[in-house]
Amino acid sequence: MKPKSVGIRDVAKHVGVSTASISRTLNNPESVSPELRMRIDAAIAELGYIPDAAARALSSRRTRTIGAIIPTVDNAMFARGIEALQSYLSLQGYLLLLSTSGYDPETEARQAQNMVSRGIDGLILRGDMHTDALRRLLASQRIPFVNVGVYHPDKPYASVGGNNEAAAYRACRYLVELGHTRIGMVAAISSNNDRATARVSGVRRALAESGLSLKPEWYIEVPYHLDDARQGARSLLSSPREGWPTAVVCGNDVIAYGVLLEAERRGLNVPNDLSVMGFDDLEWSRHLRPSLTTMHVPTDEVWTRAGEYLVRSLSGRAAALHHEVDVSLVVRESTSRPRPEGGRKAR
Amino acid sequence: MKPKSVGIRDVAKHVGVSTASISRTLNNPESVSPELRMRIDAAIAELGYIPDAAARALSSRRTRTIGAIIPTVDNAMFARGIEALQSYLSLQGYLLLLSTSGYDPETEARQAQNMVSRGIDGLILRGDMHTDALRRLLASQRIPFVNVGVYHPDKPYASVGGNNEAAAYRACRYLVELGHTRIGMVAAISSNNDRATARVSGVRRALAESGLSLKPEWYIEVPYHLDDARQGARSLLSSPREGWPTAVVCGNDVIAYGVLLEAERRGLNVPNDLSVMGFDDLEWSRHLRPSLTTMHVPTDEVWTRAGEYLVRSLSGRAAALHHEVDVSLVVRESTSRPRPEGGRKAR
DNA sequence: ATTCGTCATGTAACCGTTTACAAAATTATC
DNA sequence: GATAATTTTGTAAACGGTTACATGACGAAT
Repeated sequence: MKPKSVGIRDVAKHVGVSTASISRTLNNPESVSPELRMRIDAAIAELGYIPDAAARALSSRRTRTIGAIIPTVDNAMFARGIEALQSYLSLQGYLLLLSTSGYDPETEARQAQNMVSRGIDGLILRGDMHTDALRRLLASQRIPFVNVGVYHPDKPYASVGGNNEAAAYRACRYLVELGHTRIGMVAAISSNNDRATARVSGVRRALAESGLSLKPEWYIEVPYHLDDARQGARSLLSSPREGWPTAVVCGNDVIAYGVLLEAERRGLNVPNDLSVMGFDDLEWSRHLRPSLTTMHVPTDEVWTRAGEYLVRSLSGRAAALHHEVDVSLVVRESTSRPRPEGGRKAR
Repeated sequence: MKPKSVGIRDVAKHVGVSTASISRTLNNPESVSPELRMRIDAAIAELGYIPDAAARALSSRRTRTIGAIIPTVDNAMFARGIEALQSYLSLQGYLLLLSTSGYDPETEARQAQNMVSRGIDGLILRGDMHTDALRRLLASQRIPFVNVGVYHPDKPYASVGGNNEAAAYRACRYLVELGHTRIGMVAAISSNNDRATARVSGVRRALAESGLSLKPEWYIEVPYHLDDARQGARSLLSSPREGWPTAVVCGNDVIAYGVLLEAERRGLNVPNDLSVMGFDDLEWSRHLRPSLTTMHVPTDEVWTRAGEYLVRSLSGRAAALHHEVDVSLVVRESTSRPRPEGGRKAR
């Protein structure tokens, strides 16, 4: 009844050699004579032998699996990053174990625990907000990991990403230079999200530098979904028109899209009545109407680099602990100079 | 130097019992006396013992891991589905091993091979177009699997999804009933994609039923990205205006969005000049302007059910082999009756 | 011809659990 | 109170590879 799937001993018997030779052809082909290697390869193919990774992992203490824990995959940016990471790892002969935390550090730690138990050679985490338990776990198990989406050259553990604070500063600075003085922000929920927090700081710094500040009524935090963003924009624009900002920096492109939709719905002209600045430069951002001015983050590169770092360090090669990627301003149609105040004719 | 992470024997020694009892408290707590269980749990916590899943998998032949292979995660629908699946599995104590095939059956088979070797208890695949090698692999290893996104009650293996052919028929039928006779289609690339193919068939059937047909110059296939879809729409609308269809069915919402964008760019009024029908009902589809008439597919449900099927069958409980989900027509703003021909005034 | 080094291959212990089976302890039955 | 039935715990053999070490074969050096 049970065909008892073929094991390494079956192959060995079939060829008439020891299991060691089979194992060697599999893991270190050069160490076996070409003639024998050929016979073994043939036998493997003939018998349809598939090495059991559990046994392999058990005795070799390596799994060729990389774990990644992201807040959610239902977000164009993460999806893209994971896609890039997955192809890279697959190319390198690694497998990807994926989990989501829903932006909750406790869940993240739990998932990591799971993965560690399951056996991962390295771990990719989003951001740098992790529980102490998680840090201890990684340290005690000596699991290499890398924080993605942040750049913290001062920290003793790896990171790859853009400098969110600086990028947000650039974004806001640009609006200031256009002449805006009434600038608001619709940010992502900042609790447990260091990227969101950094972006807010960047905006604040740019404003402060010009003697401006982020008025509480012009600062609002919303969850990551289109509906929420739209709702947020609605409340931002709920005061009498004189109280509106002339420009808003958004925590990311999805939020910006929500703002755009709501502005349009209210009959506002973007950018003339309201300049909108996004963040991340998602695929569709340049297709919007008006197309979105935003900060371009090279997501693919970030994730691929993260994978690269782990693969390199696992194979004992040197790898830079920190990698900063360029976050660049992409000016499109959703921003412009503010409409001159006081009813003078716009130029 | 090496702290030699604690194993089951350390725990056993610490408590003064055999390893079997430790193993039992872990896997089958009821089979151990409450008093002992308590002491063991305490010891586990105290020593920070984490069971080694590789050893566990090796000796128990189960991994509590489910694999999923999808074409790409960079696609709102898959992303959403994976998100739903991940939370469900996580709740059930399973881990998700994810891979992408890039719509290539060979790659899919290779990835599956990888996963099987790595040890998965069950596998989720997209669609029903798999290589023979893959089918043989699954059969010989007796790995339960389920095809997602299709509904094939006649097949001997599990499937959960909507009936694409019927849904496309509904979609097209609706346009016909509105009075359209000049109907085109911008489909997804149909090679290696049975869902895309089924949708085309459904449209063809609806047309045929009313004595219409899908003119070759009104049928076009495009890849899944916004740019491509837009390019596709462009070529559809490149002929002189008299040669245009008055309505197009799109293979999915992304394509529909591309068509919308291109139509707008050309100054066409949707729906008056051109009705656009989408497919899938992505999150943002109802936010578009005009909002998109489309076929709603309950993605979350599909993927959760798929996971449920596997978890149930793995735990020996009965599970329906096939599950059909409702695909429903959602009428929004992007479709209307065709503008009357011959310059008569539109009502 | 003998000795030595090199390279290819074999031997067998070990990786950290699970689990069939055996043994011991407890409870139920008469 | 003795015996049977039942529950709890222990013993030790897998599970399927890897790899340190041993062995043997062969050619080079003396």
